[in-house]
Amino acid sequence: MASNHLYLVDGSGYIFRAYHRLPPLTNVHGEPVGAVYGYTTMLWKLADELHKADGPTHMAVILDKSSHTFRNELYDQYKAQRPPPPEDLIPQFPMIRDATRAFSLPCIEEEGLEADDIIASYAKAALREGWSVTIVSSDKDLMQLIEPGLDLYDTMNNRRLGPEHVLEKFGVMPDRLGDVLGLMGDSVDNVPGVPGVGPKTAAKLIQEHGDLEGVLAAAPSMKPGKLRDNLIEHADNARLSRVLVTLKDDAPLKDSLEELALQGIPEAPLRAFLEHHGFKSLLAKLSAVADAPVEAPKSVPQEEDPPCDHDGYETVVDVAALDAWIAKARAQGWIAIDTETTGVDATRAELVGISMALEPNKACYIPLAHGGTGLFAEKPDQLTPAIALEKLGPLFEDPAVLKIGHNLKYDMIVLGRLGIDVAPHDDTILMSFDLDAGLHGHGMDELAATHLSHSCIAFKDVVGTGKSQRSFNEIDLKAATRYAAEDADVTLRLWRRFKPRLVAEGATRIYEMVDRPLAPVIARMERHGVKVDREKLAQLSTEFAHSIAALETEIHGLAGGPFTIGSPKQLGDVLFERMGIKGGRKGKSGVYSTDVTELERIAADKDSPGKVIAARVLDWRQLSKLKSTYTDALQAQINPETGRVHTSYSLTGAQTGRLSSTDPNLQNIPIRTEIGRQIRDAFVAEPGNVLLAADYSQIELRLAAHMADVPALKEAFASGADIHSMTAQELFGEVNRDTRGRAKTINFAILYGISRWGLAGRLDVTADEAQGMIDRYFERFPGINHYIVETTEKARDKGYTETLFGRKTHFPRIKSKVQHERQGAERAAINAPIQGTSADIIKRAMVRMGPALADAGLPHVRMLLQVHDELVFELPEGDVDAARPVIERVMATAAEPAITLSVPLGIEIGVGASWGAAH
DNA sequence: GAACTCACG
DNA sequence: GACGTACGTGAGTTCG
Repeated sequence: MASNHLYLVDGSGYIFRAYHRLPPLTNVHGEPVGAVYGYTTMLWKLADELHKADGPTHMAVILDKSSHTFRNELYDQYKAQRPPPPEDLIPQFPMIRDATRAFSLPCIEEEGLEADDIIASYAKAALREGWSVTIVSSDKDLMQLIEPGLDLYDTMNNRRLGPEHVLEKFGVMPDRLGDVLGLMGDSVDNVPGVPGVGPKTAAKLIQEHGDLEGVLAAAPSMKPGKLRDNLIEHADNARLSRVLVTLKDDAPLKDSLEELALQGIPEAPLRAFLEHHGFKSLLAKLSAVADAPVEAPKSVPQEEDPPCDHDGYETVVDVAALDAWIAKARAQGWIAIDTETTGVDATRAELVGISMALEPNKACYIPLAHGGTGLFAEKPDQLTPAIALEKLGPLFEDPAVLKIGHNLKYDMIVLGRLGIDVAPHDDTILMSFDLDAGLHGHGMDELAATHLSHSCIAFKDVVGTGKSQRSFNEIDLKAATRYAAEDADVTLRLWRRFKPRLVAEGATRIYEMVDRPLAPVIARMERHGVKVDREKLAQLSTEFAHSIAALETEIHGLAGGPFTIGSPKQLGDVLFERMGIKGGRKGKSGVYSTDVTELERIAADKDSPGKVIAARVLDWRQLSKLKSTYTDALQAQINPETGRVHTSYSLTGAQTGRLSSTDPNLQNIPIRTEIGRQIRDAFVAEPGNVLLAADYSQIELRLAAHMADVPALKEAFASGADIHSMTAQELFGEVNRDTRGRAKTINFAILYGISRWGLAGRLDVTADEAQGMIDRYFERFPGINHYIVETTEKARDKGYTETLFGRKTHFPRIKSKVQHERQGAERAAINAPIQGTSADIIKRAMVRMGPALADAGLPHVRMLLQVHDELVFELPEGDVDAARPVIERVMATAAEPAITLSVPLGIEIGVGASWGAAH
């Protein structure tokens, strides 16, 4: 067997060259990818080398990790003049790592070392073993390493660089190149050298005098002039430069040489990466070679992190320590953060401290407001919020430092209230959701247990429970540090696991283009809140209370005695035992069902003795529900500081990708009944403003028509026909109130995964009749049945379904041996791509809405609420005419350009002084 | 804390 | 052969 051949790729050097040589390309998501594309084609070229006789047997990509290295210790001006990378290159750095992983290549980067030093160390080690080495670079510093058995490969010009190239360009052999470079200096790296000495002079001097020391020693005897003076005056600079350009070739190797062995390039991650960026020419090439046998994927040994060392975390209480952490974060380029506060409501909680983590077990806690709240309460030594935030604010807003959090939306709100705009960011809760929705929850404790085999310190164990529960600011600094720093540490560890998985598993698009950018948008909405008219709610409460009391008296009279109407058990006993109404038992607990369908059945039965009481109980139920859940609870939710209600949206609560809303839930405010609708009138605009409600009309049916490819449905939507009437015509041959209603029920049943029994129950027909309608539906709308079969099969085969934008929802229960579990999973799987795609579309609209309104000169239009297919805005009355078309356009085109729908997305917009009036 | 009920899309 | 029936949520009440 031929000897080993190690290829070392100078990734960092390549990125800058590619950036400057290639046009500013963007991918289908609008992300700048010029350098990424160049880099990817370079790796592709290298992959071709694999098959050559003297091709690589081992390969690694080397990247610069930090800007601060040992050279800065020698010379503080080293690389100091270097401008920051261009704006549109910064986001490409993480993508370069993604590209490297897509090729299943090891990626090496180390703190305190430049890529060149790592390359030199690996090169020397390999040469000592008798291997051949090729460095993929055209960097002049690396040319110093050229010797027998080692060459450089410049992929851009497709040429090999050997000693003759160095001789031609610098006039010396590679072993003297360092002396030449030392004399020349390097303005890009701010290496001083000797003024007036360029490549020609340097080469001549070294040729004449052997090496740098020879030149400097000979300087006094040179002919008088500028060159002689400069050599004498800047001799020390020349010596320093000689050291700076010398590569460190004895650094310890992070991975052994053997670990760099090439084991084939699995196709799946590479395809996912190319598809994400839409690199079509490379995809075509991939397909051409895909038929060739591919070696088994390399089994990468899972990197084991050390266990959490709670006592090793640092408590930061002075400026010097804080500065040190901030400097390290800047040098590294990313940091995990977490805020500790006095409560769970981000729009009210006060900041208590901040934790940060740089690497596993390298974490700290910065207490800011610990100590009792009383006047004489003792406070531990700690930084004041003002001083700490003056330092941390610029870090959290530094575009060159990635802030990593778990549910960072919370921290964004807390810090946003303090005037800090956290950016850029990564969020591990969203990463987990986009990778594993449906498999498990995404809370940090659960993820730590699942992915890190680590059980986090329970918050309850720190603050206690019940009456003895304390606020986090009352926790002593030692315990607080153990808990808080662990959170940042765990977040960082999770991030290191999830980040590579995003590309490998095809979740990058949904994460980068939808969920990640949505977090700050939602944070702003939650901070804005919505104005609620307390008087109006109080007035409704009173009205409802009177009606409830009257109904209660009447119901007790009808029942022949008092009982608790709100108790389903007591109500069931009264109706079905005491009053002898016929009905069936339900549920394992043996109580009679008294839900709305049961009560309506009784109320509609002319001959039932319970006809009246059932109707009264229904009224009582409706009013009690409205009063307790809405008019009473909502008043209590008004924030006294802002006078508005601030809901909290969960981005990870609903398996399909929808948002959910809590504390309070503003996604289930009544609208279906006239009496409930009054509650919407209590949601109002500030004086001089109005509310604008914009909703997608029939979006899920439209998406079903597109995704299942149903010609009749698509035509109906294109022509603006009433879809339920059209369905009624197709199924029943005539359109009237009854057939349209039935058609509407069937249309929805389709979206939910139909069963004949379910439909029979809804339409009050036999299962056979229901089956007949379903058969006719499938016949009239070919495509629907195909969609259902395809979707459930995919869910069974792959374990998940996908939306048009690639969002996955997992259905582990689809393989359950328990029939109803399995069938339930099948129905959910049928629905998830449709509901999820709808969620993706409105989320994309939300992400684009802010910039679109700003571009239109409408900075005062604020997005307040999202209710699955509806967005609610508050805006100055005078902005309505200008805002309406912008909002309409952003929503209607939200799927583009990633997806071109075959149905139009209809938008309905209403404006009014209240939410009720805007409908 | 589970069960039941019901508000929304 | 019986069972229990639509998808996705959150919140208030009762009761063991």
